[in-house]
Amino acid sequence: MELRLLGYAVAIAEAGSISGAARRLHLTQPTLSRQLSEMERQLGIKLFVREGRGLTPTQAGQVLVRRAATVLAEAEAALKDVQLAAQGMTGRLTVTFAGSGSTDRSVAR
Amino acid sequence: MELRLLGYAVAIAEAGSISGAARRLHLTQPTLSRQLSEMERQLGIKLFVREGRGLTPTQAGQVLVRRAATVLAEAEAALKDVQLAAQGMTGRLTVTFAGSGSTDRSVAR
DNA sequence: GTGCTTTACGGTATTCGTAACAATC
DNA sequence: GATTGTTACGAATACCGTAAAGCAC
Repeated sequence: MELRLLGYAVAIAEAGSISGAARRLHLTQPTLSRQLSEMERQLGIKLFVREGRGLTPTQAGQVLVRRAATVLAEAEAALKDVQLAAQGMTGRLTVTFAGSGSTDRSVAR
Repeated sequence: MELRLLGYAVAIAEAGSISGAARRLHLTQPTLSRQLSEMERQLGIKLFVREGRGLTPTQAGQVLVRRAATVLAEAEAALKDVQLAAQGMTGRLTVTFAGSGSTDRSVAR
């Protein structure tokens, strides 16, 4: 299960329909429909109930959407953190160059 | 950034080498090497320093590995939770059949 | 030489879009 | 009839393995 699919599920739940979510995700309806089917097939679980116009999440779908939102947020935060760490290394290096005379200048770049 | 790539990074860090991680992941060394390069290219950040035999994570790499392990664990737990929710629905139904006559048997699992 | 990494190349699988069909309001 | 969901088909992309070459010990 990849983050991409989790994002799809969250978008569908928030939009209340596949077509609405597809617009938000810049995808086409058939593509998103197929991805959702594939996801349900992988899990062996029905995540949404098709009812007339849109869809509503099943109980399992609700659990997945809630947990998925957390996971996605953490993944995003993690990547941002990594970017900061990478920039932080540069910053530390600059400081080192400007420093006086400390013996150890290694930064483990 | 997909969970698969995060798992690759964690495995490489834990094994201390691409070949070791590849064995654990049931992949070939070239494949894993390429995936790591692709990951570093996507982020625009060097995650591991190649030094002779194996590799060691940079500071940014350490941050990513630590955070990635958390994300992966949560994603796995989330999926397990979804499975439980799906089974729980069935279970709840069974209890309902066997139960006496309470109006609300919901458990919000 | 042994062990590790990288690059190049080809095959397979996945993902996506377009087109056509079915169903609901 | 307009909107939504699904199925079928083809194209583009991504992933993986094998083969070959470059480095470090």
